[in-house]
Amino acid sequence: MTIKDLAQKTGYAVGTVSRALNGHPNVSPKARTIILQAAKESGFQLNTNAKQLKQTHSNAILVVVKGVGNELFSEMLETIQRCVAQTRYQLLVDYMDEDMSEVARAVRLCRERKPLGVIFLGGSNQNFNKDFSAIDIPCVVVTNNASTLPFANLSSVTTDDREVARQAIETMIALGHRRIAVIGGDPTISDTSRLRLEGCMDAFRAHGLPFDTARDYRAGRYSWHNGYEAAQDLIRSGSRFTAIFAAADVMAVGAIRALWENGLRVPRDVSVMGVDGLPLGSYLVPQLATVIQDGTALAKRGVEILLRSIEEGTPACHETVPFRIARRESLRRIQAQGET
Amino acid sequence: MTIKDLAQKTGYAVGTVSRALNGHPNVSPKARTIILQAAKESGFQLNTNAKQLKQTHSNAILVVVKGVGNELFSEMLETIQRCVAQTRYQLLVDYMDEDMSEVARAVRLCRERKPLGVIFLGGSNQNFNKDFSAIDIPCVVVTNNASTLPFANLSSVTTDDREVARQAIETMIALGHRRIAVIGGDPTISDTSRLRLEGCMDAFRAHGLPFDTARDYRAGRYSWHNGYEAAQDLIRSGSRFTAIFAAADVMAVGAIRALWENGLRVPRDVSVMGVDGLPLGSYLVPQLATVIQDGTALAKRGVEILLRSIEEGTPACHETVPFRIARRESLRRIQAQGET
DNA sequence: TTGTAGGCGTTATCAT
DNA sequence: ATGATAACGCCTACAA
Repeated sequence: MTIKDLAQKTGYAVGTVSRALNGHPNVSPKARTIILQAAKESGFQLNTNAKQLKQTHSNAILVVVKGVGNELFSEMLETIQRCVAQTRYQLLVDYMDEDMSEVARAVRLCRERKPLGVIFLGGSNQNFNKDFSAIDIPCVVVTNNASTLPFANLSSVTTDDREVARQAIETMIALGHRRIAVIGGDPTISDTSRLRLEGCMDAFRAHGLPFDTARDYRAGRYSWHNGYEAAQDLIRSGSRFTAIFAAADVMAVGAIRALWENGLRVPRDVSVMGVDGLPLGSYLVPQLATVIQDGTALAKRGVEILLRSIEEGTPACHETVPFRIARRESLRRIQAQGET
Repeated sequence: MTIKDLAQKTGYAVGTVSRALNGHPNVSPKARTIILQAAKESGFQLNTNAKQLKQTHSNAILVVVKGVGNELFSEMLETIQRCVAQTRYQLLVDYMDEDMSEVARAVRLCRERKPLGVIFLGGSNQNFNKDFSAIDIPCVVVTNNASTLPFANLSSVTTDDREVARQAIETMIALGHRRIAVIGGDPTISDTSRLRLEGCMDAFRAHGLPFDTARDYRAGRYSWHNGYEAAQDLIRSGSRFTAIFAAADVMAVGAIRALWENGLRVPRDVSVMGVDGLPLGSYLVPQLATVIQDGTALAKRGVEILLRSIEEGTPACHETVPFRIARRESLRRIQAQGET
């Protein structure tokens, strides 16, 4: 079933059929109706390959989602869809696994689909350094700060990760905690992890509290299991603490389990706080205190920045959106004890 | 930069260049070297659109994943990748949201990418009835029984959902529970939900236990929130029960929270069991009892069945793989009380 | 408003 | 082993 068949069937020429299908002007209402009708009832579908082979540009906005199963991304994607639906642009969503280069993928898709701009949901600066120069249309990375990257067409909108961690620690300190262990990602690999760790240290420093990474920090991938292991490791090391800050909710969940297995109750014996604001968190017992990233705001700003770039050629910018501290059941006020 | 340019540059004809680039036979080693070399140093990239437009078939196996964020699917996908990597086939993975027709998507991709076969991770029989007839290559649906569908090229490999539910209920009954509430999906919409509900009723019937769907069953989408709501609703209705069976782990988590908010502890006051075997389950407090679907086995059989279909033309088949009951902390033995 | 024809970059089918 | 050439399905001038 090609437009040729459709042409035959309706008695019109392929040119007319093509124009009707694409909503171009210069097609009589009658012809349009007939053709669209015929297309519908014969289940006709344009062949994207042929279409894009000929096309020099589309009116699509590409969204590359790196990290299937990331709830925050799902939420943001919904917002993006809502925002873009109100414009004349189409959305082209590409989900991909963690283990591929999102930039390489985008480069290929740009060649093949010729979008007007790209939104990256997640991404790592290394990949951008490596491959991004092949892309020359406006792009924006969401949840990952790209301000240090030397690309004039690459914007970013993020939560201030350093500040997130700092305020989380401040919150715990305000509740009387003095010895707070931290678990998170590998600061030498991930920018986000580094920033969150630095934020913690800012807070400790501001209060003159001791923090020794070797003693008080454990790193791993963001997963239930690594959170569990990190906490186990902290406990076994004999380190004393009244609270754990996990740089990701998933790790916090694993940590709570590890605490429990060692006879430590949350929040009775140890307070726990995560980061991300996973929906899951408010269904846990106890509800997980966390720093909620505003997915809606991130997504909205991302779209706005991209559209302005596309339409008005505004230069790249790097923004930050507010976040929210959610004090929840996993957090408890304690008597501040002198530090040891 | 097209193969024409490459041809010009190397002095060969486009046909030769194309063959060299694609590793086809009938190309002299010398020509191959020269052409590949030239391609490399000029950064040449084949235009996928043009390629796929012209190509009559590829050696790709298409995997359509419906339901981003489904951990079971992620696990299966890894297995599939491992299995296919050992063959001469390439994998083409397409993730999509819940709200699109996986079959319509597959139809389009088949037309455009010409794969040798398709693996569906998740899917609904309605969509198959509607659109599948346009696909004539071997396909296999995983986690969804397609044996009732009238397609000779469509296999399926599933966990026996009815049996899963039956055994889950049996497990609870064996622990002394007589009044078991059930929460799950809408049986009129989802086959899986219907089968799981039927499995429950099988078990109740076998033991002569009363089960009234209006009183003891609550339906919703598989989500934390709907699990929470379903349990709240059960509790508020005044219905008495000593256990809840949730047809999905995510619902079980929500249900546990709802119980807790109503002063009911798990497993002290109410036992809870889910289905799926989410990794999360073993990090919860209490660890969530569940029925573990064997993702690896599902995926492996899926690939095996598909490959045999492709290579040997074996007819479609419908298989089942074993599952495992995980008795965990959320389950408690109680004194069997007379039913009310 | 509609029809016709050329071409997008590639592969496939011939002939050489 | 290589070269020439016709498709693939669509879009887009341009002609009618």
